Amino acid sequence: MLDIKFVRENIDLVRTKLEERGDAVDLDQFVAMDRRRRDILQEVEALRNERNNVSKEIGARKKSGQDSSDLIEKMGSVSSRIKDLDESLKETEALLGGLTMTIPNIPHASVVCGKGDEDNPLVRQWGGKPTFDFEPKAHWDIGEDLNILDFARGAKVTGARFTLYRGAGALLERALVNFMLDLHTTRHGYTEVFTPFMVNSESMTATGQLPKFEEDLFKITGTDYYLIPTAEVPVTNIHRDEILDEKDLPIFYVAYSACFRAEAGSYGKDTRGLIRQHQFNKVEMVKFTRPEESYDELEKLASNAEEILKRLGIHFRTVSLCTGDLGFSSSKTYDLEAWMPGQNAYREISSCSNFEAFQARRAGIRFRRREGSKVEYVHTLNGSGLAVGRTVVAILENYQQKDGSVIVPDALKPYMNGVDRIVRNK
RNA sequence: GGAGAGAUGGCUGAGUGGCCUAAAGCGAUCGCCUGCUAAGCGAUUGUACGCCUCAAAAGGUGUACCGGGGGUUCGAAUCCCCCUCUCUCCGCCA
Repeated sequence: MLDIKFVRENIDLVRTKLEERGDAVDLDQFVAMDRRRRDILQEVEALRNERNNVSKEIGARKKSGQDSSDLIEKMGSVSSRIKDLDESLKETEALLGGLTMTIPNIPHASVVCGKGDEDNPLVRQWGGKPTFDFEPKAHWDIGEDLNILDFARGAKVTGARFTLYRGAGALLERALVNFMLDLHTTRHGYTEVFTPFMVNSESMTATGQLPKFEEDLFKITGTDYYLIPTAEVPVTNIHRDEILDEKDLPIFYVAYSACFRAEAGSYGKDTRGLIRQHQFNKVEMVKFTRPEESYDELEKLASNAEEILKRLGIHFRTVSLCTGDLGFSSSKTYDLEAWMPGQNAYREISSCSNFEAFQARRAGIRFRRREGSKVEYVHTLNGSGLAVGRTVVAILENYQQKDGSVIVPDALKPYMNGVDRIVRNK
């Protein structure tokens, strides 16, 4: 959420910035509710002050044996007025809170204005498209031909958008998770954490999935728990409602988790293969930083994700999301798009974002620069490093051979139990 | 799933309706003292929101906060109700 005082004092700037995102936000109602809240607050607090003083007087009189029935009668009506005001204050704050929680973040000044992904500027690219002396296949065909991906049985066991991995396919998925975690922990300075895969609604609200995007989530019936759509949620919430020491910043975490997405509204999109699943694996990097260093850390975060693709030898490009394509909570986002020859397309494989204080404010994650100084909100960042299922897709499609086998990239060989080429077994 | 005990400030822990502006201790910060260190002495000590002064930093002032929500009362950390979490024991279990 945005700083209410900042919105109050910079209403036109906020309006302009939000319009660039293409979001319609009722800022007039926000201003009115904010005004109303402060008016009520002033009145009710003055009454409380009176009541506190008079109650003290009643206590004093009682002790000295004096009568105080006149004061008690007077305070009776003051108390009922306080009760009424509290009621309307609560209503107003609920309205204001609801509005505040649905206003998206303001894009950073370096983010270009645009409508959708076609306007995202290219930041850099690495490697080149591999050439084939045969027609490269899509990963769903490669995977079924090698008997390592079983879409039909995944659908039988659960339903559409669930996949069974078998043999070297399952091994490849697991190898990638370990390869990514090891690189980020030993080379990039991240601390590995392993979190719950379900979180409560408070955590979902803190990172921005709730209240606006509930339809994208799986909820556990009869509880307040949701399946996580990304490890960003539990990992960012590790420090919810905490005041951190400046000396502990920045904090870098990396986590493997399964991710669960309802994919409401994506019917008919990417129905074949591993690209869009209800359940997928991801290694996620999360940072907590001081405000002045968060944009440097965003660059490092993106390069940490890119390093995985470089080591795997997969051609990719990095784009900067334009205002119209930016996620709800983000101020600036880089998407890494890996080349997928079987689909003749670049596909998103990582998304690295700086949320500035947007999540920290919702989550109450603060720090203190030195003893006695005021607390400030940290900046939070996160990025995939990487989406594992999509990395499997990239490896299968980029390393496929004419005979249908798939060569294992060198960087992954130490994790593959001696398998350096995936061939059909049985 | 059953039974019981708990939740108070950075930490430990007292507090069963008004002298709570939450005792005391520990820690931390600053100062004094002192060859050094330790000890000792003194002071300070949270968060949020509103209002005022203000360019800002900062200051002043008010309100709220003793796990969360409701209630009783002129007045609630304290009494009542509901919920959450933690711990112990029993049951079940990878």
